[in-house]
Amino acid sequence: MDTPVKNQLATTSKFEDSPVFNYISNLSPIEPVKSIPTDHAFTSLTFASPSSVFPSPQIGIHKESRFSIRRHQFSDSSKNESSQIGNKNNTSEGVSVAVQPSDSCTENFECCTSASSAREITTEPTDGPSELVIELPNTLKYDCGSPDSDMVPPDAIKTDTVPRIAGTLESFDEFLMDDSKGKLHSFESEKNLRNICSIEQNIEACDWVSFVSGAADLLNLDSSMMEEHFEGQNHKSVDPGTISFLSTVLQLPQDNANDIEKTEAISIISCKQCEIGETVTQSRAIGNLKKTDQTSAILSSTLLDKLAVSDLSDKVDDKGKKCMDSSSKPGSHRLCSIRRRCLVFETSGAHKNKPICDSNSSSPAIPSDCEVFPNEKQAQINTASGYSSTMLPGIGLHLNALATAPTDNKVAKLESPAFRSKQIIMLNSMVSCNPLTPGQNPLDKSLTLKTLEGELAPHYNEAQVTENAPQTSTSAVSEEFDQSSPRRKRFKLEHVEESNACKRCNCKRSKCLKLYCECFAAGLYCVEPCSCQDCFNKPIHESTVLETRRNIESRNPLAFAPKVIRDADVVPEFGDESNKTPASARHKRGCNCKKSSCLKKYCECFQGGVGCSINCRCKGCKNAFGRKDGAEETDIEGEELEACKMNALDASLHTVKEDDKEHLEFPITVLSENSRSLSQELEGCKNALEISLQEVNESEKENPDLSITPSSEISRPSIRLPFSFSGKLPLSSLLSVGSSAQFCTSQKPRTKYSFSSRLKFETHLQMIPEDETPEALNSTSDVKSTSPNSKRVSPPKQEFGSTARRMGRKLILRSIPPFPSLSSTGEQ
DNA sequence: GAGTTTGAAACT
DNA sequence: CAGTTTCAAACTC
Repeated sequence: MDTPVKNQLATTSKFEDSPVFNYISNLSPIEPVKSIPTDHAFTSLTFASPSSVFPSPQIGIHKESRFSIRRHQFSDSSKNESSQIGNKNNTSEGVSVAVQPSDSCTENFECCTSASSAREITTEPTDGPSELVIELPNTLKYDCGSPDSDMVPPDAIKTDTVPRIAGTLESFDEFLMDDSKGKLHSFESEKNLRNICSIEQNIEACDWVSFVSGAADLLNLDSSMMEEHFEGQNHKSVDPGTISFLSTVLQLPQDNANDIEKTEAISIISCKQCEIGETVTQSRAIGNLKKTDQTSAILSSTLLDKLAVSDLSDKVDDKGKKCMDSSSKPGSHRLCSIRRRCLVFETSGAHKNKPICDSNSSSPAIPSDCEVFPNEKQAQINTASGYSSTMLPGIGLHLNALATAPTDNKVAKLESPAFRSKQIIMLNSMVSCNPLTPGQNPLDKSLTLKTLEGELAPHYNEAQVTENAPQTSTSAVSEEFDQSSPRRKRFKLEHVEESNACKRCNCKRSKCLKLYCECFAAGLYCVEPCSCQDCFNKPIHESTVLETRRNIESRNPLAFAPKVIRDADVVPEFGDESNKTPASARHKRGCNCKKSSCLKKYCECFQGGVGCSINCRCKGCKNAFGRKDGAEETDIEGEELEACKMNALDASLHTVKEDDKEHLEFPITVLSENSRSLSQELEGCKNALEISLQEVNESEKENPDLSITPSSEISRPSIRLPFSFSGKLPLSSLLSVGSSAQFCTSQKPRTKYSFSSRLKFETHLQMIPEDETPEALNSTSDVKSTSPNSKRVSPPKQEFGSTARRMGRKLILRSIPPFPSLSSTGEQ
């Protein structure tokens, strides 16, 4: 990490001191502008840096520093270009344009890609696109500076970028549509989901969703521009190298997610090559020879830059507009570009109050079920877990996807003041919720997708129900989606529970500014569902929050770190011995239980779904996830746990509460009353399930160690049926099945939450076609009965992140073995 | 929903 | 670092 920066600094310094540089500077009538924005940038970054407040400050600093340095680089380059302009008239079209007053968008795109692109920025109504477009001009300037540069028109980039993104989004839409109507294509849906997830997961350090978002918006917004541009440009030849590069860049997150840093470093070097090539030699040969590589490198650098920073607000554009408007002096245009870039970076650290959706950075370590402390979004990238950008990329994708859904009123309110709260709530259910789950696995994106599915489910479901209305006896179905029906209420309630299962505090005296407050401890702002009093943990009191956070961290730097540490973030596989390994996942600090025997959620270890470790000072530890002394459950305890499981099963099968009956009966009603279409859907589900079960059996034969735990078994129908029955079942149930672990880890099915979850799972099973049900149930029963202990079940409040991970893993391992594992992609 | 229990966080 | 107090979640009734 440091090497490129140092090299860069050294190179820049050397470069500035070079005789050529001085010569060019003397020739240039334009004042060097580098220092102003650069210094400003550094200052701004220094001030804006959230590092001191948030858990992973170094990373944030580092990233921003790197960017600032890179901007510095750009400034240099710009200055050099300006100098070149003064000296040579034929060097750069872009510079010529830069000297022109540029107020309107009607200027010829041929004049300069940078100018045109910059103008695009000013005309872009949304943030996302400009995010991408901004970079392109900066990138292309370099080519502008090269004589004979057959510049890569931004359209070329767009045309290359957009289809890819569009494909992704199409896949996503396909997935959603499949989910809502298809069911027969569950595998395809999963495949699409996997594609999307794999893309998302591999974003890691760069904010891919920002890119996706931007590109997606480009697709919508720039079509006219593209036409115009192409008309004007006569289809200027597109540099194949650039396209190839763009492909590389776009594939980079997928293929070389872990090499982003390396790539960036290479890009930096390449940038320096570019600068030197342009400034020192002014050689066309070099320009021609290296053009592609340089462009690629710069694009790589720039795009990755921006992808990583990926924080563009309206303010930026506004300022950029002002800058553009006021840029009537020669070179000011260029300067504006530089300043815009500066502002982008400044904003990245400065717009703290920006709603989450505006920022595409992520908080992998801190599940942002509520509103994540803004700065953390940057600061927490690349946390100790090594993950980055797991949450909000997904969110960004969701929001983008939602934005494309005109029926989604949430999106319609995107800019409304009320949207913020809505957004928070939406995010609550969109992102993983477990504050105790550190190093949020990238697989959470699959969860995110699933949760989005849940979010969208009502809409899709409603639509679907409407469609199916003539065919089916919709009494039950309609009731499900009747806003006033109990089921609907329950669905809402569960959604609320789901979203608030994340964090919802009830603080009274701490003002939600102490670690007592779970929201605060999780790095989240309190939101509407919180019942706290005198809450200061709100964006309004951001300064207070940050100050308090700072104070707490000064006392304990790890105060806001994840409490549960999972080695390599690997969730113990079904049947493996991970839980016997004390290091697999342990509470950071350990518990201190005395009376709860680490068998209740008082115990943070238990709550986090991990076993106690030597760090714990608990007494009489009976943690079902693993005892402090490493001893496994005795046979008696195992029997108890087994009895617990059986009781839970019995209870779930026979003791049906009233409101749970609805869930239990509803699918059956659907099953019995549904018409041909649903039967077909069921058939498709059945086929998928058959395949899945066959694969399970095969894989079990091949690898008997992969015993199936209840949770994992649950996850299969859960993961599959949602695709098939999302229109009929509350998806929340799918995400809550993980809580079924509680049956086994406590003496009885204690909570309604877990109880209903189990019921819902059973409900799912009952929805399986008759000839499949025995197998599925047997499989489940076998699993339950053969599971020696309950440790491997989903932790009770492991919540959805882990559950989703397991689901995802399960889905991959069991259902579609041929496809690469989501988890393996993200965790490797 | 009120009251109790519990253990983490905060304080001394 | 240990002991005590405060606090809010978990739990019980």
